[in-house]
Amino acid sequence: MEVSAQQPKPQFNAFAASCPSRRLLDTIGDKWVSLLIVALGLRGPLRYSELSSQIAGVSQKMLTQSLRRMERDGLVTRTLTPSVPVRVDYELTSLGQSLLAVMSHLKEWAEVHMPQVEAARATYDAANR
Amino acid sequence: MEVSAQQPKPQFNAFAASCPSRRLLDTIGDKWVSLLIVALGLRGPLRYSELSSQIAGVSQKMLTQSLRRMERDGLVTRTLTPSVPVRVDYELTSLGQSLLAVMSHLKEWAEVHMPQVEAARATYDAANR
DNA sequence: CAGCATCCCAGGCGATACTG
DNA sequence: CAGTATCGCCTGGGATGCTG
Repeated sequence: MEVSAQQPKPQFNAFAASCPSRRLLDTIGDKWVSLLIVALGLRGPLRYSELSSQIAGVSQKMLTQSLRRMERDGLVTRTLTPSVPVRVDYELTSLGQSLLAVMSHLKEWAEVHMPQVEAARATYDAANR
Repeated sequence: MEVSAQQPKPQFNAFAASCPSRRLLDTIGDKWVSLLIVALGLRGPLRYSELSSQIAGVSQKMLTQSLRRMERDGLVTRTLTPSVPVRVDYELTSLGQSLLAVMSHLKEWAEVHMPQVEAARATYDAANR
């Protein structure tokens, strides 16, 4: 944690560190976490191996780490089936689903406004060449 | 960029890398960017030095870098007043304000549901000690 | 199959010093 | 005042190898 005890300039930092929205961003700002929420939201419960193959590019370290974090935060459930080869399924909790709903709004905003952002970038880059 | 040209497993990665919502998360997932949006949203146009003092803990490197990024993305305008000591004001564009609106929903969700998340964490930590 | 442990490197970020 | 430039640390995260 960067803010330990008595912060020197507490004006906005106090707000930042303790603010729920800040902590939420810590969660969904994570690349894999947000992808996992979407994946699990779209396709229901998924096995570890399914997640691994569907979310291309994720290392198993990050996959496990992200899933643990989400489990800890109550966003997913982890169901272990002790069959011959072990089977583990991950599923969004209702809390996770409500978060998915919020993220859909993000997605919506993005789809509507990202073209403007892209345009702004092009303009900016053209000017500063 | 992690995905350069031909990705090996394009299933979800293609979606991820090119998806507008993914790119939006790249933006608002940034700690300082999100803080800056909120700060500028709450308190109107702010000078560089005001931002620097109000958002405690930010280095001027990150402050400048974040502001540049936001300017490039069309989220803020940068107004230079060539007075004796230079004066620079940053202000949310309408695009930036619409993003602020979306982030308010995040904030709302967070305020409502973060207690559940905290509770889940406590339970999880208690179980795995 | 579903992980955990270890090693290791790139680059993100803070600290510091300098400029128009 | 509002930055840019440089350096160096430190950690996030990929790669690899091992286990129940």
